[in-house]
Amino acid sequence: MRIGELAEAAGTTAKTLRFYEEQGLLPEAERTPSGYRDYTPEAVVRIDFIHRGQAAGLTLAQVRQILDIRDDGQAPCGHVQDLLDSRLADLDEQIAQLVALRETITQLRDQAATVEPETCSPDQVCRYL
Amino acid sequence: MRIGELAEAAGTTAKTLRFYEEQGLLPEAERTPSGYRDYTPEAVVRIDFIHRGQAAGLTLAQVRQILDIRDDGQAPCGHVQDLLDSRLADLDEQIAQLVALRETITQLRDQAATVEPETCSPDQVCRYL
DNA sequence: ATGGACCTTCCAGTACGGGGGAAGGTCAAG
DNA sequence: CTTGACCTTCCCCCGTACTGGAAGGTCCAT
Repeated sequence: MRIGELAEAAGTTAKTLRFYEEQGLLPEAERTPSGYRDYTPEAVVRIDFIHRGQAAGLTLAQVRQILDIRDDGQAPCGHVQDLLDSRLADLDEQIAQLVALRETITQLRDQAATVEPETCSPDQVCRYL
Repeated sequence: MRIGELAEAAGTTAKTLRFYEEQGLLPEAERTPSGYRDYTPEAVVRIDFIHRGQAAGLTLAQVRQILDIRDDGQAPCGHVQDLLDSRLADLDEQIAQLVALRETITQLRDQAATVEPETCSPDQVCRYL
């Protein structure tokens, strides 16, 4: 199948598939005599996997690591666990930071809502920040 | 004071200050006869404000909006309130998404932790994803 | 043979907040 | 008078995951 068909079957664009190939996520495709990329239908499975990895918050570089291990004939289970664990730790930290930021902003906004604007002194930029 | 001194006093780098000037966050500095930027110590106040804005999760473009209003002689209070409100709404959505993602990943990792790696079939990339 | 839909490569740009480094000018100390 | 630290402008680079577009080749139907 041609790149456009594959893209539609996998729910993405031809442009993105060329990008994935360039990034090493897809193997270099076979070519027809005229130079068109020629894919087997199984390529959809790999692209779906990439999408699932992204849905799990992995970067393309991380998905590629898993794919490389698998392409090497090994089971990437251990590495996948590590990646998920570290993603989880990052996520916890990220969430904590956002919650703290939320707290800070809530306070700032509450101040901004109660103080009279007229009392702002002209020599500072903004009393709320 | 020269740009390096100001940078150190404000806890940033000369490079960043030139960048801020270019982005309109700092007014164009006075120059010495030889072309060096020459700042008054009050410049630190403005840079601190920029840092507080960033700490509140505002982008430099948003901080610049506030600064522009203030530089225009007005009190930016209303605009600051709007910015904080909208930042708060974004934050809530962002947190909700991360929490949902955390849930997904937790489930994936729990599966990855309980299944025997040996039972992975070689025809799929990874059974956990 | 011609039109349109598809494909190819390559180059550039998006948003964000800077950083790196070159080529050259300036200033103060020794 | 030279050395070293600082300054100037300039342009390109980082990561992330693409997207847009130009210039040209191919395939199929009419």
